[in-house]
Amino acid sequence: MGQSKQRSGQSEVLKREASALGKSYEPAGFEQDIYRFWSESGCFDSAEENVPGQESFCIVIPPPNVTGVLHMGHALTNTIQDILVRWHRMKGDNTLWVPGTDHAGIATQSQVEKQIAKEGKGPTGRPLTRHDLGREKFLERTWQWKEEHAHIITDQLKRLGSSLDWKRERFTMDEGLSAAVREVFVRLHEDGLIYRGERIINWCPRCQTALSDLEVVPQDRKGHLWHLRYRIVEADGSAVKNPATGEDASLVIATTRPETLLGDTAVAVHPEDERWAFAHGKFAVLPLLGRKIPIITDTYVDREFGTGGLKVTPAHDFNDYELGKRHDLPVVHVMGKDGKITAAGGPYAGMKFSEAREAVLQALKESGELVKTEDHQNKVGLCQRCDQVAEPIISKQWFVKIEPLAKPAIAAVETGKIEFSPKSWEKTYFEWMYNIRDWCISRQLWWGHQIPAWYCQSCQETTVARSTPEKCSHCGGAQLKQDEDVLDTWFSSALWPFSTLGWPEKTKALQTFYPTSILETGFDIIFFWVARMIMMGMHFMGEVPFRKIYLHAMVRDEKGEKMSKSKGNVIDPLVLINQHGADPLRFTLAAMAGQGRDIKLSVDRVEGYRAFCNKVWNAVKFLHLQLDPQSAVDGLVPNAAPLAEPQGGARQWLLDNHAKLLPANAWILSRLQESIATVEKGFKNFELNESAQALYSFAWGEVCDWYIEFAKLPLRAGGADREQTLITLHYVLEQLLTLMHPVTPFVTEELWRSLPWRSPANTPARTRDGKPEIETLMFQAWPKVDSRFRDEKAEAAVGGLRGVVEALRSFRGENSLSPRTEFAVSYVPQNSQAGEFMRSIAGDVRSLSRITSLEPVTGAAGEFETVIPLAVPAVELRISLQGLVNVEEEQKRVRKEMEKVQADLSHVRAKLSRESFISKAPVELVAKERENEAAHLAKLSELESALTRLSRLGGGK
RNA sequence: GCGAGCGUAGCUCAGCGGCAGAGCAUCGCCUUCACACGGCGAGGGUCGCAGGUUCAAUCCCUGCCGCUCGCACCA
Repeated sequence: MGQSKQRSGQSEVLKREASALGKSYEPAGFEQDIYRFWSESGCFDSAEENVPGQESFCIVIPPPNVTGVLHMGHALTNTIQDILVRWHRMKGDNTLWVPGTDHAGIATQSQVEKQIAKEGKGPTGRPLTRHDLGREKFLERTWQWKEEHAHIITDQLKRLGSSLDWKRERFTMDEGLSAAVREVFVRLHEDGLIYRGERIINWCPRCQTALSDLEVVPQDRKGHLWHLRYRIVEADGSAVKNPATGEDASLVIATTRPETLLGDTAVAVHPEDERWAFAHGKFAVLPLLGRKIPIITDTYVDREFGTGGLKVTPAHDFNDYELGKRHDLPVVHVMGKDGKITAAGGPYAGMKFSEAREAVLQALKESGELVKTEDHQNKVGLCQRCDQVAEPIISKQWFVKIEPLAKPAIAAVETGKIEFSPKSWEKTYFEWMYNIRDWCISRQLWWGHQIPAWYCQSCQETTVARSTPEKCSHCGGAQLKQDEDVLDTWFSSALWPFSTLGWPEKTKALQTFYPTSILETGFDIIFFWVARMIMMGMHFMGEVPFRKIYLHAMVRDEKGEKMSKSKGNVIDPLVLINQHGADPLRFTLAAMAGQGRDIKLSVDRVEGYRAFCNKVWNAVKFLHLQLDPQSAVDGLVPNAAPLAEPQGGARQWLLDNHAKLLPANAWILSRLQESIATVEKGFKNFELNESAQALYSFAWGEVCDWYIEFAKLPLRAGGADREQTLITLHYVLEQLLTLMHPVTPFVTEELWRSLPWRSPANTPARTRDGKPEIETLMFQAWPKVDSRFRDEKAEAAVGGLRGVVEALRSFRGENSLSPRTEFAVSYVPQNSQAGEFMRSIAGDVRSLSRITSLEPVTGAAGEFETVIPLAVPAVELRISLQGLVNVEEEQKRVRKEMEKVQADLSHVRAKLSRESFISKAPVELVAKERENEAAHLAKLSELESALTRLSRLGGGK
């Protein structure tokens, strides 16, 4: 909190000036200012046309519900997209990330309905409904609601750092997109791909609307299986004898929905079922109602189930509907749209479905026609939106004839014009597309795109048009009434990749950005959205809507459970952003974005990456302390002149002077190349977790843990060593910030601004259209691997140095020696190279390990000496224990090490003792194992002699 | 039933043919001059089970077992 006060003059920081970084990473103090700066400077803008040689990169956002609030799923998808977008922008592509929101038909409408219900009572004393207001008033209210709430989700996207081109923000019901919707509807209708018809559809009695197959979610329920007896009779009603028993025949049929028997119009058996062969062509008597219905045969019937008989209710079951069509059965509607039994249900008319079930069962029990009741696990379809049981009913609706649209969409994926990642989802896609059914697109709602179809009051014909027609296209009548229904929300989202770019106008944006580059979304909407965009894109643009589909995993809570309000396990991204900053959250999501697995998010992880941001913050602060003589701390060169930026930039200077560089400087530059390669590869292959890991281990494990420590010595030494080290440090940190920027844009921008020698940006985006230059890390050139900085020798040298330092630290740790305890170390080189090397690193080792001296010795070890044998470099370190450590502790350490060496040795020997290994494994490998064996043996003997000496000493104590 | 994915350290996950890795958690030592949102060290895994291929298998193949998610469905 104190931090924000300290940074109150934040806008000043935007200017180039000597910076004073705060004590630690406090994201609340700068994130929002930085976003505003980017946004106001036009950093997110795309250009309508590419400059020559430039590529375009485009992603359309999966539009969140306009009245929604940001949840972890949004945070994940938008973090991933923003990373890709920022990366491409830095690479110099003309980059467009299209923002926008979805009107979300049912969801939004029901929120407004709830609000209205709270406001008062209707004429009959019940809460107000939309019908009390009327369509026009209700829509006004909903638009108002939309205006009031739309900014919430977009503001939250901004808090995340999303670099969306807000000038291109769209809404599925804005004027342009609505025109696109009408255009598509009319054209599909003209093509015969949209029709209106009476079909069996899913109906939600609560939402009072038709639903598509996808909007009904099957759920396992514990239910019952009721066995009902249907008597078998002749056409004239006389009883039929069962030849097997000689008694009056009847058929026992199992059902999970007894109330549907009111609508039964047949009983079916399998044609080859011997048991019922005698019943073919006879009739069954419907229990309770006494209606006589035919017994039909169909291979659909499962002979194994129950007694092999099936009741057929064509009006209220999808399979029965098909069966009914095949056998030309009458259709009896008994379940009404209002959730109540219709007049056709006789005595049960007017009852709710659930009441009717109880009443029917009671009556069956009384009449003796209920033979048996069993427990049964069955599935019911729930309305995706309200969780109420949705019922199949027959109703007149608009449909998209989907097969002709599906074919090119299947081909697009088969031929590789669109690639799924992970690829395994393609199978899921094909599975659904090959068995696709016509899409019911009409919804009995008010909030949405009203269907552009008008019915003539005089000739009853339908006129479909782009704008309200004056007269009927069939009879010329002027009495027209528009269809009251609206379209499925997904109908407009299906057009999103081209409607947002201005279609049906032939815009420059379409030319530049369609097909879009990547679609990033959740696998849960492959059918709802992805497949439909492909179909519409292929049909209307003649081209795929995107080249790659990147599907991320589901974000769950730390226990792996789905986050939901009712469970109370929702982690709010905004809370995390406020507490820890957007960057740590983004880094967490990127690090966990490995594919094919659920993401179990834990707050611990976010805290860990906050620490990471703080670590990088302090690394940059370290640089400032070195650069600024005023803040020179103890140990720095006193009165060192401020260093000027090297001519031609740090990079060129380092290339020119590469041969003169200290091993540590050459080493970190070499490691930087490796990191650039790994980060780049991760972004390219959608393995953001690889990139994140590479950034983390390079920044913390190499730059902070080792390089900065190495650097302290030459920085203190002053002169040319100090100069080259400062230049290296500055260069490496700037490159690191640049590499990190797509993942953690805020903290990197804040830190980058503070650098005194910022490189000039050189992406085309920066200077395009004669815009003033904007100084931001966003437009820095993306780092490229430069093989001239690769330096195996330096890497080997630092590896050796680290080996020595780590061995000494381990010795210290195992013996619980305080860092303040200093002691002398000597070494015995196994060869002249090792001796040479040890001499070269002696200074570094002394400074990093806090030892008094590191000198070569020859001859046998003295009686107080313990040894630490090292393979790389090939030396034996010797330390006199006199007055230093507890001998028993050291004995323990030596024994432990011997055990380890012994284990390794026997492992190697087991390998080498197999003739097959010697003869078949690669020669180099065999040679390496032989070397290992020798090295292990040598180590062992050194340790053994040390142990002997120690036990003599130990005996004395 | 069909399809997909997953079972690796206490937890979350990476690795996917040559002696098991990270972060967090745990235990020691340290407030040392960028950082205690820190440093150093240590402990901890027959890589779900059983076969097979291979000189060599956590990694490839087959079969089980367990968990998760799609799709279809027994009315």
